[in-house]
Amino acid sequence: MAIRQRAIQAEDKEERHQALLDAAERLLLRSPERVPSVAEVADEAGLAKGTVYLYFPSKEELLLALHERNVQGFFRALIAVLDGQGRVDVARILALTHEHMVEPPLFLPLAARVFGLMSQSIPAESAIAFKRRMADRLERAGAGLERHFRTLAPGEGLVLLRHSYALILGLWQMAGATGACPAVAAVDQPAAFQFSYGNDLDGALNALWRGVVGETASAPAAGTRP
Amino acid sequence: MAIRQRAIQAEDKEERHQALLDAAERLLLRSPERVPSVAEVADEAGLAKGTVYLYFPSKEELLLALHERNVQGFFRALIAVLDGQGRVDVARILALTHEHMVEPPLFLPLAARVFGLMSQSIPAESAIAFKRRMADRLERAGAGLERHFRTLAPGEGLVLLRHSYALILGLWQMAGATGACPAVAAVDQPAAFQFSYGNDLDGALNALWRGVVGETASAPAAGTRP
Amino acid sequence: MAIRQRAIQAEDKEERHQALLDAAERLLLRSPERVPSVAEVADEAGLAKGTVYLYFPSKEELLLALHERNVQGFFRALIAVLDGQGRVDVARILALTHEHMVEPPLFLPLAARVFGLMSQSIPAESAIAFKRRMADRLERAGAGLERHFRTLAPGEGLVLLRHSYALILGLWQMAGATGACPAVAAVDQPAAFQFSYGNDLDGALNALWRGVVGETASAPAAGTRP
Amino acid sequence: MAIRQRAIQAEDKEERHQALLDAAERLLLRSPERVPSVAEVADEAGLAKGTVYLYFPSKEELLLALHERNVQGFFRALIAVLDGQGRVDVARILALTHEHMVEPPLFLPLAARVFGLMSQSIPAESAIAFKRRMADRLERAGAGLERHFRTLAPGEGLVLLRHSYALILGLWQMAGATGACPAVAAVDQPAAFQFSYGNDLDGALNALWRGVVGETASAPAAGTRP
DNA sequence: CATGAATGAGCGTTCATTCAT
DNA sequence: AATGAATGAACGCTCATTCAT
Repeated sequence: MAIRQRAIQAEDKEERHQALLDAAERLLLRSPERVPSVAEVADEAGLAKGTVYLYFPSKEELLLALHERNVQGFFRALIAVLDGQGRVDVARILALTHEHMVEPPLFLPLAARVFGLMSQSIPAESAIAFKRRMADRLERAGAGLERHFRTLAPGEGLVLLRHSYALILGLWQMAGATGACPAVAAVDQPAAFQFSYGNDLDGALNALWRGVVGETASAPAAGTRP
Repeated sequence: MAIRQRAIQAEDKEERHQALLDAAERLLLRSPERVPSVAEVADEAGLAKGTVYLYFPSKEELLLALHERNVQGFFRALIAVLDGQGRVDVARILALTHEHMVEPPLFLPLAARVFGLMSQSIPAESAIAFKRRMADRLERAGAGLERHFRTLAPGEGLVLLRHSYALILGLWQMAGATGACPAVAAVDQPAAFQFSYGNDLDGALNALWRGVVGETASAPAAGTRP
Repeated sequence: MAIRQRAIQAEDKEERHQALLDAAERLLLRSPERVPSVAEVADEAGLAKGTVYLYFPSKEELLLALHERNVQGFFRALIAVLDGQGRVDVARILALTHEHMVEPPLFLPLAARVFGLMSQSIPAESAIAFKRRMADRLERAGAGLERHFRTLAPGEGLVLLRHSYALILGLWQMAGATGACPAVAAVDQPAAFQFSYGNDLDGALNALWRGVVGETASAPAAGTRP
Repeated sequence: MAIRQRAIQAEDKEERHQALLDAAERLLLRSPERVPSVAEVADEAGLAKGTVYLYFPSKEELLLALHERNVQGFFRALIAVLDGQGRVDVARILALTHEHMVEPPLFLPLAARVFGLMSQSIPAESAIAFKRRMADRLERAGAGLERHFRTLAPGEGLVLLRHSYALILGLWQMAGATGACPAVAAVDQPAAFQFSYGNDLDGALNALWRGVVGETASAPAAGTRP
C-alpha cells in the first residue's frame, strides 16, 4: 500500500504526480511570496530533481497543473450543486466561492500567477489544452446557472461566471497588495484600502449578480448594500 | 530646452525623472511582453545605468512611478468630469475608462504587473505612500460619484470604483492570457475564451453599476444586457 | 529473420549489437551536428534505454564501435586490393579513400569525434584493445603497400598510412569548420577558406605520396600539382 | 602601474582581457583534458564570474580568443622570418613550427577543440570574423613562402600551409589519443601507435614539403626517410 | 534478458545594484 | 551629479547510468 520505490503501475504514477503537486503546494503555503525552485519541490517530495521532469515538462507546467487541480475542486463542487436537486440561489454560489477559492490560502495567489505564466512560459499547445478543459467546465457550469436563474439568456451563464472570476481575482490582487504582506498590513493603511477581502468581494459579487439576474443574496457579510 | 548634462535645478531633476519614465514607456510599448532591464531604460534615456539610481531607488519603483503616472491621467480626467458642470452618467464614465485605461496599450499590462511588485519588491514604506496618494484620488472621485449618482450612500462611490477597477483588471488578465500572445490567438480558442475585451468589459461594468446604482448606460458596445 | 524478443543465441546478440549501431548511424546521418542521446538510440532501435547497456558499456564505446565498423569497411577493401592481383597505384588508393571515407557522410564526422572520446571517456583498457585491432589492420595494409610501392622501406608503409589519415582528418576538420554549417557557408567565406574538401585532399595526398614514394596519381580532380 | 580596481582606460581593459586569457591558459595547462568552467576562469583571474562577460560574450569565444592568441604568436614569428632577410629553408619552418605549436603544451589541444566550437557554439558572425583574420595571416605567410620557395606557383603557398596545418593537427590527434593520457601511455601500446609525435610530424611534413617544393630539410629528427 | 523509473551532478548566463573614479 | 566597471546570487534542465521489477 505504501509508495513503492518505483512507480511502475499507472496508479503509482498518478500518486507521484499528486505527491509532487502536494509538495509544491506545501512550499507555496509556507512562503506564498516566492515561487519554489524545482530543487525545493523535488526535495519536499523526497525525490530527485530529475524525477520532477519525468512527471512535468517544466516547472511552469507543474504550477499550472496545481492551479488546475484547485480549479477543478471548485468546479466539481459547483457543478454538483447545479446538477443536484436542491434550490440554488446566489448565497449558495457565494458560499461555494468562499469555500473553494477565498478560504483556501493557495487558490488566489496561484491563480494570479498563472496568468503571467500562460502568456510567457507555457507552450501554446499546453495553454490551449488547458483552456479547452477550462472551457468545458465553464460551459457546463454556465448552462447549470441558466437552468437555475431563469432570467439568464443562453450564454449569459458563462459570461457571468467569467465576470465573477475577474472580480474575484482582480479584487484579490488589490487586497493582496495590502493584505498579503504582513509587514505592510501592520502599518496603518489608508482608509480606502482598509477593507476585508471576503466581505468586499461579497458586496461586489452581489452587485454584479443583482445587475445580471436581478436577485440578491442575503450574504453572510453585508457588502456594498447593507 | 534641451536636457542639461547635469541636473542641478529642481526642474531639471524633474525633467530627468520624466525622461526616464518616458524611456521605460517606450520600451514597454515596443515589447510589452517583457520588463525592460535597467540598462535598456538608461540607454533609451541616453543616460548611464548608475544614473537611474539617482532618480529611482529601484527598478520596481520606477515601474510603479510609471504606473502611477498613468493612473493619475485617468483620475485627473475623471475628477475633472465629476467636478465639472455637465451631466454625468454611466456611459460617460465608461467612455473615460476606455479612453484612459483600455485603449492606451500600456495601462493594463503595467497595472497587472504592479500588483506583483507591490507584494514583493516594493518596500512597505513606498507601498504605503503610493497607496495614500491613491486613496486621496479614490476618495475625491468616490465623493464625486456620490454627488452624481444619488442612490449611492456615503462611501459607496469609493467601493464602486474599487470593484470596477478589479473587474477591469481581472477581466483583462483573463483576456490577455488569451489575446496577448499572437501565436495562441491564431489557433482556435475554445468558444468560452473567445470574447472581445472591450465589449465584454462594458457588459460587466454595466451589470455591476446597474446592480449598484440601478442605472444602465447605453454603452457604445452592447454588453451582457442590451 | 525478425529480431527475437530476447536474444539468447550468440547470433541474436550479435544482431542486436549491429541493430544498435545501425540505429546510431541513422540518427547520426539524420542530424550529423549532434551526438544522439542513449535514449534516442534505444528508441530508434526499438529497445529500452537500459538494454543498450547490456550490449555496450557506455555511449562512448558504442560510438567507438560504430567508428570501428566504418574503419573496418575501409581496411577490408584496401587489404583486398593490396592482396589482390591487379596493379595498384596511387590513384587506386585515392579512389578507395574517396569511396570509403570521403563520400560516406558519416565516416569523417564520427572519426573526428572519436579522438575526443579516446582521451576522455574511454577506459584505457578499451582504448588499448581498439588500438591493437587497428594496429593489426595498419600493419597488414602497410606491408601490402610496401609490396606494391617498392621505394617504401620496411615500416614506411604503415607510417605513410598514418600520415595520410592525419591529413584526411585534419583537412576535413578545417573544411568542416567551414562547410559543415550551412548558415556559415552561405555568407562569403574568406578566399583562404574557400576550398572543396575532396579536391584539396587529393592535392594534399598526392603531394604527400609523391614526397614519399615518388609517384603521382593522375587524380580525378587536380590538386596542388596538376 | 598596478592593475586598478576598475579598468577605465582602454589599456587597462586590454590588460584585463589578457589576464582572463592567461587565467584560462593556466587552468587548461593544469588539467588539459577538461574545459574549465567560467567560474574557475574568473576565480583564477581574481574576478567575479559576471566580469568575464564584460570582456567576452561567451565562454566559447574566450577559448577562441585564447586560441587566436596562440595562432597569432606563430604567424607573427613566421611572417617575421619570411619578411626578413635571412635564408629560409624547410628546416627553418619546421623549427618555428616546433617552437610555437608543438612544444607549447597548450597549442594543439586547444586547436583541436576549436574546430568543434566553430561549428557549434560560436555565432556565425564571430566565426566569419575569426576566419577573415586567419585568412589575412595565411595569405601573407603564403605569399612569403612563394617568395622563398620559387617552385611554388601563386596560391600554392597558402595551400601548402593549409595542408601542413591539417597534418600537424590530424597527427596530433592520433598521437594525442595515445600520448595525452598518462594512464594509457603507461600500458604497452601496439607498435603501430608507438611513435613520437615530434619526430613523426617532422617526417610527415618533410614528405609533404618535398612532394610540393621538391626540397627536404635535414630535420633535427629523421622522419619517414632516415 | 529486458525494461524504464529514478538519480543527481554539472554549468552558463543574466542583471539589479553598488561604488570607485 | 554622472558614469559604467564590477559584483555574485540565483536556477532550470539534460542525460548517462543504475537497478528494482
